[in-house]
Amino acid sequence: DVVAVVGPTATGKSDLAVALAERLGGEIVNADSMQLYAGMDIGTAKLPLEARRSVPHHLLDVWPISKSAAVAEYQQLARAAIAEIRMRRRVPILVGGSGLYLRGALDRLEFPGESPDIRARLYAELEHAGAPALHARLATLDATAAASILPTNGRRIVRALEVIELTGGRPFIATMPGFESVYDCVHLGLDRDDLDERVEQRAARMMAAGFLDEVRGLLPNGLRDSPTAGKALGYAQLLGCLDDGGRVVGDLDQAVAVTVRATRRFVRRQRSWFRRDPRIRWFDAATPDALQRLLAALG
RNA sequence: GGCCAGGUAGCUCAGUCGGUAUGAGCGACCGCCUGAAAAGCGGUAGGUCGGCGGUUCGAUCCCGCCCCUGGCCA
Repeated sequence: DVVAVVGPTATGKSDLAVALAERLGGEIVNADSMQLYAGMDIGTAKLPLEARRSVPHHLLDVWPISKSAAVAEYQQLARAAIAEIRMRRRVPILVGGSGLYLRGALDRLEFPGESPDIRARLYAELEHAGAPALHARLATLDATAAASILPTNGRRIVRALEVIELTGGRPFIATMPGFESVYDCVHLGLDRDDLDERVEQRAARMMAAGFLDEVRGLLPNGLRDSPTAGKALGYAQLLGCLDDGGRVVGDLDQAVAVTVRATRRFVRRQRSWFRRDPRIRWFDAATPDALQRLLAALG
């Protein structure tokens, strides 16, 4: 009763999902961490309004640029949206390439709380003491967690220490659980073997569509200092070419080339994430009858 | 045509005062991921050190010739 359309970026998930929704009487729930942000349209390849047709889309543009993204919050939003859609007797269709977000929404995952204060303190410590030192401390508090987190991965070490402190010393679960869904869910995976070319073409199209102006327009909103949004593919690179007044001070062509490379690497990471999920049924998005085959798979 | 600089990993370059290249960054490939996930992190594979000859116990390193690239001069 829930459909998930997943896969790496630039496969054409969004368009196919709209077509699917029209056939199924479905509504789309965004599962792309960056499309959650308002104002980031061109660079996140958000589907333009006309392409959404009459299909309702949820969880697009719900966060301000300045906000730090958070899976746990997304989990609540997504589950609320799914509940709402089902109440209307419609089919929720989750669409996106953010693996952890998808799992947060659909699977039996519980995220421990967070504390900005504790975290800030730990990051300060990470800064001057170094990751191995924090890892050594983690090992004394939670040997299991320490064993599965590399001593070089400062970010995850900090998170583990944060959770342990927050929960009064309870262990941090550092390994992902098995694939246990909360819903009766069909996972449809889309991929295609021409993604490298498509990523390059899409980057050029984004630039032609005014990506630079979009980034420039977000400068007053604090894009440069935003913890998550400013790190998005393309945005980070273009930010590097602009001064605070929006003047171009860097090599745009090079920024685009770097973005393309980084996006390809991202595709590899997405594939390696989704590859492990045995529930996903894979489809080649490049064939003309892709929609038919997706529908057939849904019975 | 002459002079100079350079030819080392797929790319950009370190380096070896002559003793089997601990090469680096980026890229590629593989993998990890529980509140920043378009983030963060790990592993692996790549080199007849431009070619031929000489000197030497031994040359990527010294010498000679040749080829290629860039610059300057004619």
